[in-house]
Amino acid sequence: MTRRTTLTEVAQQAGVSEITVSRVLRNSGPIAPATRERVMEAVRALGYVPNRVAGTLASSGSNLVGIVLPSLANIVFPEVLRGAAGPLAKMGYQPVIAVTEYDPAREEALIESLLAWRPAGLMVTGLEHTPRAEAMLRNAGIRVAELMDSDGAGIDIIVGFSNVDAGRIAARHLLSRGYRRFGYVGHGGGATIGKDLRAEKRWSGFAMTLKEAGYAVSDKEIVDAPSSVAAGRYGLAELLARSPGLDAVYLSNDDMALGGYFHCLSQGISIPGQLALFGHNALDVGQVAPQPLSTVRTPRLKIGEIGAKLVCGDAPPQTVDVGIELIEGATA
Amino acid sequence: MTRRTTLTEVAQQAGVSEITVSRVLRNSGPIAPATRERVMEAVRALGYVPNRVAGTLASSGSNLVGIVLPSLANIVFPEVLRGAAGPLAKMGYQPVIAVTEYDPAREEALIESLLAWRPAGLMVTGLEHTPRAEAMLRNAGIRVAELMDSDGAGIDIIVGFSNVDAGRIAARHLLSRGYRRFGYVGHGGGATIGKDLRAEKRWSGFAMTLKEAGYAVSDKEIVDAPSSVAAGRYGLAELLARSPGLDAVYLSNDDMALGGYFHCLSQGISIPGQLALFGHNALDVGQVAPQPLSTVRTPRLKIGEIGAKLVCGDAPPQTVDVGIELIEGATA
DNA sequence: GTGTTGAATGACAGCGCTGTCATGGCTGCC
DNA sequence: GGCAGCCATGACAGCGCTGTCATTCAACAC
Repeated sequence: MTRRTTLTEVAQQAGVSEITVSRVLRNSGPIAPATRERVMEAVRALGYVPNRVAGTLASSGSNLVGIVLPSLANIVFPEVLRGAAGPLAKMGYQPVIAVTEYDPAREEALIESLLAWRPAGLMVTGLEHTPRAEAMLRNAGIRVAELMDSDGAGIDIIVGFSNVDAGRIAARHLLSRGYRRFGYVGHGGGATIGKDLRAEKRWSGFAMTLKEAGYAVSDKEIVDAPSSVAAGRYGLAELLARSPGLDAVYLSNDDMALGGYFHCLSQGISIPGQLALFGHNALDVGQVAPQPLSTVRTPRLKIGEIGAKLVCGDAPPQTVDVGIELIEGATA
Repeated sequence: MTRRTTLTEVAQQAGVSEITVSRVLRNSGPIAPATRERVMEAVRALGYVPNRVAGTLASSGSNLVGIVLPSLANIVFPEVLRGAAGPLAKMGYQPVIAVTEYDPAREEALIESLLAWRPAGLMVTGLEHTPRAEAMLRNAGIRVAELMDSDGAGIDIIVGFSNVDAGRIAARHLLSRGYRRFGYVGHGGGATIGKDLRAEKRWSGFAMTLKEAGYAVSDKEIVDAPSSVAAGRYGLAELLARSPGLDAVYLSNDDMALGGYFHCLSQGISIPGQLALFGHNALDVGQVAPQPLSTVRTPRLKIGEIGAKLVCGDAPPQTVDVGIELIEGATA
């Protein structure tokens, strides 16, 4: 790395002390307009870019916010990130991101290396962490937000919704529409990817609600791959090949459900007459389809947004349930 | 921020000097096994997490890599990010991300604040930057990769493909299939979002190729919103309402094209008999649709991957054209 | 004229780590 | 036995900035 210009050089160029330059750049303390102008000119002339590494070390406070996401393979977590990016930028924070691929061990390692940067706050996904990860989060002395799930206890700030309820809503909707022979298509992780615990919570809410009503899932296909439209299409095809009598299928999310919908379109299976499909998330793409997917809307942008604001603020620890909403759609 | 344990405390606990602890933690220099064990025990006992801010300042070299993306609203850039995340993690680097919303001024500001963290490298999107942004990138003394576009000159490393060619390929395909009455549906930015220069390059390649063949685009609809499935659906509807005689429509990307496809499905417009649709990117979702979209495949994961590797390596400045591929699909 | 204020600036130490050079002890070899 | 050569460890300075306290000086009151 070539030597970059430092505060000292700017100070010399402007004929003032370093601390004065520092104050000008941070708008802190009283500065004579003439001095400010002279300093800014030197900054411009030298193309000076402040070194926040040094600044952070000196002031023990960075503008970094760590964001730990399980995956970037579908649009869900990028949307959370997008929700957070706005407020963070507005408040002068910089997101540092880490992707776990749903692997708790990787999450632990990533949390540690994020913490090494002494971030101002950390946003993580979900409530389940390894004991050491949780200990690190508790002892970090910074705000921590856990996103996307409110089914459980948290560390500091929780911003999410109940995945169990999402499954329940799906089940109740399908029951109320008169469907009785239920299937489920879920996603596994493939070889290198861990379990999607929130999808499992939805599944359990779904199964539980059916059971309470005296019904059950007749058949279940778990595609051994990360969630995707292709996986959903394949999974539904498999499921129907095995169990042609089903009249309603719950899929682990809208990617999967859209895949299932595509399968039905291709095969001439009439939706929802012959088969009902229900997803999760209310992704835009599913709502613009010829028949909007029946699903549950999750406010992902809002989760990122609120999470970011709380993590950078000084509100007390709290759980924000952003709520979810049944989207009746046209596929169930 | 609560006081966190420091190297010094670990050193005291282990009965060695700070530098020894430092060496153990970084596996640098010779360390007696017994000493190493004693140090690691102290680290564990105190829950010590190294402070990379201090480390970076002392050694003038961070493990941060800045990534500047125009948008997170569709899956394209998250895929680039995902492509980069793997190699970066493997090589021990941490991505810091910034989102410009296609605004060059915002890009300039974001590059500056990324540079303030003295990253090891920077990955930006596209070849067009403000003069000051470009100057900062050139003077930063770090590796810079410009991604997603190879139509122009770059600063250091370029990893991308020709968007002009993508437009040309689309035009040639439609021409070769015998279509003659062409339309275009593009996306603008909406109120707060800048121009998508790469989409404009595709458009220009498309229009140019038609012209060379003696044809032209009869009608054009630019939706004043960021690219999305909904925008594509709306845009195609508008275009067809105005110009019902078109027989082939090029859309600015696959999101838009999928929206158009959904519109046709809803309206009973037969594809590609009555109307041909051509997109860009070969998104998974479009390839799993009942009729796979006719489009051009862009290797987005690969771009992120190669960009990350080059930025963190010491290869000479170079342009890597990852190439694109016509996907004939079934919609044109 | 003296003292009081407040605005504007500076001197200095230190944030937590690592690079550099120095040191002590041990092995091996003629 | 003496010395080269290596292993293991340490002392010290300094990375580039900011917090704290001190200083200067003009304006103003009495």
